[in-house]
Amino acid sequence: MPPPRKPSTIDGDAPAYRLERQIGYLLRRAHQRASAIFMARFAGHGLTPTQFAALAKIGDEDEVSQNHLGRLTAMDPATMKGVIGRLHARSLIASKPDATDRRRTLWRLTESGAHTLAQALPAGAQTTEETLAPLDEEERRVFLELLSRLV
Amino acid sequence: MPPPRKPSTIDGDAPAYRLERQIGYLLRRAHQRASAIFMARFAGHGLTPTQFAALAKIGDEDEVSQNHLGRLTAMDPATMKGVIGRLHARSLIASKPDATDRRRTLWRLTESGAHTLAQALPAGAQTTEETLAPLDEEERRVFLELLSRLV
DNA sequence: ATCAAAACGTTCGTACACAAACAATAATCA
DNA sequence: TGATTATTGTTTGTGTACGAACGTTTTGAT
Repeated sequence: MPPPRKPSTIDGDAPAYRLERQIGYLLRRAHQRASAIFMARFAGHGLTPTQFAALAKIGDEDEVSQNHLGRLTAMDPATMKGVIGRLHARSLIASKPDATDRRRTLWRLTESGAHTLAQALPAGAQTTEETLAPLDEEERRVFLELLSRLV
Repeated sequence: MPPPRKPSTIDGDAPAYRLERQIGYLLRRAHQRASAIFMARFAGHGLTPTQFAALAKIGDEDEVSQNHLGRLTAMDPATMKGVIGRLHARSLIASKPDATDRRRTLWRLTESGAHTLAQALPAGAQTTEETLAPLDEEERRVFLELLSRLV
């Protein structure tokens, strides 16, 4: 006959809620690790992951409004404001008013910003490589495919 | 003969750095989505993902020091301090000094905290289900296995 | 027994992340 | 056209996340 159980446990000791099996928790930890690897690789460039994402997208778009850039890089307007402000304070980007929409501010790379982006780009590939190091080629492909469907 | 290329592009238009293919970016977005689902499911409980993680681990451990709890839930001491402070302010947890180590503070659930945790537990499973909804059974298994190796 | 190293918890500063509320401007549609 | 609705960008407040520096206490090595 089995021993009596505490209501909060499945068997004698194991907790009913296993934190280390929840995707939310695993995603938080994986993101923490990826960010740490990024920051180490980009230490010399002084760019955070979001700053680099914003810089790269502005480079792609040539000119882009603040909110639109936020949608392209998955940042809400309040977050975007801060990121833009820090890039602007370092003169990596410059703004001008949109000629046809007085609500908008258009942002583009400065010379310095384009140079910084070009210098930093190789570190992006290295970051991906190091982050995925625990997986082999086939596993990486599968993981990226599945992860893409969860965003 | 191919046309001249801008140094920042592989072909005519495609940028060299594709943000939406970087694991760091995808992990950030997946984590954002998982957090949003969590917050919606736990709205009635008033718990954030990290607060819930801390509460669940304290429940498992009965009594745990602040830094040790941080290691169990992947939060550094400074972050843990804030999370503990907010749970304590709501009287979900209580502290007492460690009898054998005067540096340590031991934390445990209060009656109210144990009740809140028990009430919230079902939402945890729902959060996992909804977050993984885009994947079928086999894909979920594979994804969790690979994600576990990236933390 | 002593001294150095490690661990505990705290504080400060910076950087995402997002809800909520807001004014200004633009788009839509009755 | 004129009123409603939506979008853009801003501000405030709360909550992670973490580096760096700090004082206290414990541990480890000599």
